[in-house]
Amino acid sequence: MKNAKIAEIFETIAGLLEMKGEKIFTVRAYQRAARTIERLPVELDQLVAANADLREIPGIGKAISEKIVEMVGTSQLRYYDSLRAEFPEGILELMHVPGLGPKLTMRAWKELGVTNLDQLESSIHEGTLESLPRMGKKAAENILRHIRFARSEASRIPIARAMPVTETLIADLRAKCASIKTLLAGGSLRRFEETVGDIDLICTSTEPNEVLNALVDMPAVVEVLGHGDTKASVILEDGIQVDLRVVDESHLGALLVYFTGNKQHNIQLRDHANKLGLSINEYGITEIETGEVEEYGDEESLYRRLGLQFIPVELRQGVWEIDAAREASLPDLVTEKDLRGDLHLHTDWSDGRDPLELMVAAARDRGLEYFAITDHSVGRGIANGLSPERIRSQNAELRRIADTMDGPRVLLGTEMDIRADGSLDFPDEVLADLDWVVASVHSAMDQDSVTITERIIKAMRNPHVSAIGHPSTRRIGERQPIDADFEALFRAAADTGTAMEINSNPERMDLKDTHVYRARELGVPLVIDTDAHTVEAMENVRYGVAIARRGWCAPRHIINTMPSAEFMAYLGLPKQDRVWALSENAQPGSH
DNA sequence: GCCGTTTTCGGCCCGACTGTTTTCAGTCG
Repeated sequence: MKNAKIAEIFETIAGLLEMKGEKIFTVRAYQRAARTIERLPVELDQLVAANADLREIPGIGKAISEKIVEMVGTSQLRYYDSLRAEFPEGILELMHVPGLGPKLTMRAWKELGVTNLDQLESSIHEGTLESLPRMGKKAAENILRHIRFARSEASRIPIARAMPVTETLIADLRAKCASIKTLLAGGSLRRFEETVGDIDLICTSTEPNEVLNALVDMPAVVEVLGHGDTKASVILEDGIQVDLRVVDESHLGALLVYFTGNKQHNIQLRDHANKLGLSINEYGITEIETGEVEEYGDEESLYRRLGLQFIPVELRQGVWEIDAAREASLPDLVTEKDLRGDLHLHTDWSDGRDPLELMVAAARDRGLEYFAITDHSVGRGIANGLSPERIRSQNAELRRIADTMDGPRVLLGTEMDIRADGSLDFPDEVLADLDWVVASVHSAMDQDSVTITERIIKAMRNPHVSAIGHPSTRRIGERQPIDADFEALFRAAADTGTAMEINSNPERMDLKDTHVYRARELGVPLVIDTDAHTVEAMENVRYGVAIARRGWCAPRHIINTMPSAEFMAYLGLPKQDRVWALSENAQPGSH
């Protein structure tokens, strides 16, 4: 059984226990375990097979580790089965209706016999739901509106969709409200999660009401969920929820901390503060004994007050970053300005939009020291892939442009298909003339795990294949990743000296963060590319950098942070020796 | 259920908002 399934079962157990009225701390323990397992960089079944002690994982103790072992060994969990048997089928979808929590769900079931969405809807129309204690007409009507939401299985929004909406929203609010000092996205968007549940906006202003009113009055708002003195929640016409929180400038640091970390991070941070005799809220830190309140205008000083290193936003996931910050062992994460090259770019020779000259000029203007033009290979007929003849004429053209240009080093490259049988789209003699070869899977993505894993490893064994492009081939919210054994891929990549790409396209974000984390631990050479098909798409590098940071990568883990001369020397080495060259100064951390 | 430079037992994050109530329970993030 895989981590995702195990996490889902613990999440369900938490929900059922909550309805049952179990101690809230037991519920939270299961929730915490679910979150941790979701983000674990290794599969639990492999840990169990290796006889590892699962209780070393934070939030996992005796009871939960025993349940994991049972699930891995027998593909089921007796405790879970018997717990589910106590509830009618479909009751969980009731609890997931916004506004219906565990208490109301239980009362609706026990007192009204409501066990699914249809019956809930009828009970509201018939007026029975509002007869429950502490319910009323208005509360019932609110729930009715939210049933529609629950039915549509309100899925999380890909960051590629949420980011432009947010940027427009911020620009609009700024234009309307002169009182705004700071306005930026918090929450999962600021942490660069691949999907977001809603858009959290953090604001400081001398006139909170001006900003809150401006949000609820925006034409794109179809529903106001809440509107108070410091916060407002709305739903936009495209179904995205926006939460806005406004405080005074003097509280900005505390608000940023409060509104950026995920739930687990915030809980652990406040727990850590409590042990120091301090209490954190969105306005500052309170000395519990004296009641004295300290204000924080920036995040750095707040973390410092807690005896912690500053924790970069991408790491605030409630895993082990607070422990690392206490020991001052957080890595010095890679930044956008550490990157000196982009090794995956397309032009209108294949399926890019812009001509070679424009892409080359844009790469130069971005200050890159080196870059590779990597149009598709002939097998991508639909993408106008290049034949060996065309790739030769493109390279002649590229050399001509490079000669007239002062500055960056231009690498001759390709993004070549790995065919279904693991053979490559170009013969070795064509590849031998190229400086940089990205090999990618673009077809037969539904092969079984063994087949597709061997297929990619076979490509890695070719001495000319420099990197594997967008290794999982997923498109967030649209296409599932291939069913490869990534642990095996990473070991093969480290073994053969093949780089694994961190593709910055926000629809891909591939490798993803937890894979990057594991690949780094195994000493895999990593390369951050944009895979830009237009000049503008080179901006996407920020997404790639964010994934690397979420995988705890320092510059030394990313090969295109090397200066040009060093990078060319690296490429000049036989592949096997490249790993060695990188790992010489690489010290993959214990975390 | 987990966990320990205050604990192997007794704690466990914190506040805003709503709709129902006349002081607060439930939900949410």
